[in-house]
Parts: sequence; C-alpha cells; structure tokens
Amino acid sequence: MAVSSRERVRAAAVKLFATKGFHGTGIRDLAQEAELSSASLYHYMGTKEDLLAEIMHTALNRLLDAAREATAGSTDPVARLRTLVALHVLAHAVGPAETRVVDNEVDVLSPAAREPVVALRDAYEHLWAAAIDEGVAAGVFHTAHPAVTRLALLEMCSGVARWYSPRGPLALDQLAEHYADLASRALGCTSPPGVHDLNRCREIVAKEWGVSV
Amino acid sequence: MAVSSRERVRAAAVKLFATKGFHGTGIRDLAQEAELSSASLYHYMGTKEDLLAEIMHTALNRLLDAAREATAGSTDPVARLRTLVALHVLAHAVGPAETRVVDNEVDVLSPAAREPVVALRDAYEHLWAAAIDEGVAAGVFHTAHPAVTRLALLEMCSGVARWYSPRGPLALDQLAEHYADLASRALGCTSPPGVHDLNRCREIVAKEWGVSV
DNA sequence: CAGAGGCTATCGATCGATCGATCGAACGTC
DNA sequence: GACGTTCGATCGATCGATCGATAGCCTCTG
Repeated sequence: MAVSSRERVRAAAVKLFATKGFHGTGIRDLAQEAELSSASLYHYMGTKEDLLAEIMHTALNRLLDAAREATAGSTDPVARLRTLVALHVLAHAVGPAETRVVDNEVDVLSPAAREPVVALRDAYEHLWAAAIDEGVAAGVFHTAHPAVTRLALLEMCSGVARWYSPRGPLALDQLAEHYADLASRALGCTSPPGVHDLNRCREIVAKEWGVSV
Repeated sequence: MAVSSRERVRAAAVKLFATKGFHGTGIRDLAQEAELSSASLYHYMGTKEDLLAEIMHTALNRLLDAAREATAGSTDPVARLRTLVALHVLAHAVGPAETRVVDNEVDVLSPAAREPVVALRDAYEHLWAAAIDEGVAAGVFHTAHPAVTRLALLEMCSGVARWYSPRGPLALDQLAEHYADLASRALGCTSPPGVHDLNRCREIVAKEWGVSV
C-alpha cells in the first residue's frame, strides 16, 4: 500500500475542509475521498470535530517549530522579521489547504477544543510581536501602532494561501522575498535589506512540509 | 414595527452566516434569530442560497459604489490609493459580519450564482489595480510585482474584519489612516502623504452603511 | 505443524436527529 | 372577499455516528 488509510483520511479531510468547509463536508464525502466506507473512517478518528482539531494541532505545531528553528540564534530584529515573513509565506504557498483550514475553521470548534488551538496560534504570533517590538525599540522599525501593524502583516501574509498558484509567473523564492520587502517597508525599515537567510527557510519548509521548495 | 420582517431576516442571515458559516447555519437558526417561523422565512427569500447571493450582491455593490464615489475626480494615484485603502478599512471595520460573509462564503455558491459575484469583486479590485499601475507608471510607487502587491494589500485590509473591535484603543479614523500609511510605505511611496480626504471617506461610509463614523 | 484465539481493518445496514423546503390554513387589514 | 403575513405540521433527504459481522494476519499453544 503506497499510503496508509490513516494518511488518506487525513489528506481527504484537509482537502475537503479547505474547499468545502467543515460543515459543508459530510462524513460520506470524506469516506469517498479517502476510498473507505463511512464506517471505516471511525477506525482512524474520533468524531469529525476531533479530526479537525487534530489537523489544526499538527499544522500549527509544525509552523511554530519551523518558525522557532528558522529564527534561532538571530539577534537582528530586521533579519528575524524577514525570516518570519518568508517562512510564513512559503508555508502558506506550499500548503494552502491546510492553512485555510487552520485560518477559517477555528470558530467551528467547541470552546474546549478551540482553546489549545488558539494558544498555539498566540504562541506563534508572539514570535512576530517580539521581533517587531524589538525592532521598534532598536529604532530600526517605525510604526505608531506595532500591534495593529503586526495583525495587518499577518493577514497580508496569510492571504497568500487564498490566491497563490504554483502555475503563476512568480517562483516561490521571489514571492517570499517580495513579501519580506513589503513587510520591511510597511514597518518603515530604513536599514538595508540585511542578510536574512532565505535558503535556510527553504530548507526548513522542505523538511517540515515534505516538499521540494 | 421598528424593523420589518424582511430586514430582520437579512440581518439574521448576515449575523449567522458570518459567525457560523453558511453550512453551519440552519433554516431554524435563521428563523429563531429573525423571530419568525421557519416557514415564514420563505415569504421573504427564495432558497437559502438565494439569500446568501442577495447579501453578497448588495454588499459588493455598496462597496463598489462607495469606492467610485470616493475616488471620483481624483487624478493623483497616491491620494486615490490611500482613499481606497481608507474606505476599504472603514467598511470592514463598521460591517465586519457582512464583509466576512462576502470574503469567506463565495465558494459555497453554485457556479451560476457565483459568477456575477466574482464579476463585482473583480470590478472593485480593478479600481485598486488602476491606481497602483498609474502610480508605478508615474514613478510615485515602486514595486517589482504590482499585481502581487495589490493582492497583498487587499488581504491586509480585508483582515481588519477578522480582528477589529470598536472597543479597542484605536479610533476608526486612526485605523484608516494607519492602514493608508502601511499601504503607501509598502508601495515604496516616496512623496509626502499628500491630501487624501479621509473625512470624505467617513461621510460616504456613514451614508452608505447607515452608521455614524 | 495444526488450529484456536485475538487483533487490525474493513464493510453493509441502520439508527435517531436534523436538514431545506412545502403545504394548507388562519390571521388581520383594507 | 382579496391580500399580505404568519404559522403548525410535515415531507423526503441527508446528517453524524454506531452496530454486528467478516476477512486476513500474527501469535501462542499443544
């Protein structure tokens, strides 16, 4: 067997939840996509909501781990933020389905299931907040409302998952670099682009997401 | 009767579609929110999908009309783009529910119902594209990939509907101005902020959305 | 080595609940 | 009596989930 049933169920859920939404995806849709009976589905998952929550956990943990690894050891706030932007954009470009599920379906979780997911998201956003705040404190970023700017940039970068196509004219590394430039400029960054290691981001994405970038 | 049943049905749909999603909202949920029986709902709508499509049409037409009115007569691309950004942000801040429905539920429409909605959205985005392209041609904007930058800025501004709260520390006009600054900077705008008339945007939003801004 | 027992993976059939939608009837107003 | 508005009752379809059963495989035992 090339891929296990467990993996097929997960892949089916990511694909269908992303395109049709959680409530728009039926158990029978899932079963058909995974090439299993609807009864067999329950051998690999708890409830439909459990399946959604599990997808969100793995996706957010992967993003958080990747972000920590990519910025580890970097003290320059400008380079760190550019790295965070590039990684975020790459992740959303190579795994748009998973990302859309995480971004759009959080509200369908029950409060008990939502809480740890939101905590993971907050931990991730804290990396951005720290880089921005340090840059402002160091005088390399200039923004009147750092928290608002952080949200604006995050939304800007997450939007990539809603429109990017690998068949478009832009290669992945150009896309990531362009977004890093947009973010730097929006933050009023006066210093030169600096050396943030885009190749390191590509390697991490390739490793964590299991794709060639 | 303070508000007509027709208005209550529409308001209920906007609220519930925004918070629970189209497929997550049942006919009976709609009826309860509108204080009507589920049978009476059908006196004011066609199918549930018709109701969704009608909401999207009115919302997008309003945004498109407001954008055209706000930028009418303005020849300066910088001022025009700042106006578009400010208007977009204000609209998403005062009507987040309607906006989220338009942004998140387009895919649930059948192809026949989706087509005119997408056409409206394309017409609106064309206003942005024209302002950006003219600014690049005039040498006041500097961006290597204008189309990508347009998408990035649109996503950034639409994101406001996902987090803004009127109880936050930022007033609406500060928010709009801040986003105009972010967009100008991201576009590599070198000229001074210029005179884009934020008050005009506020008046248009107040008129079209029926709220005090 | 035979075979009993248990474990994993799968299924068809079916459960009660809810879905979107429709019907005929009753209400009040002109 | 015609019209606009509302409703209770109910339709067939589909929902998420569970049931008991089966087929294949591994392990332990005599």
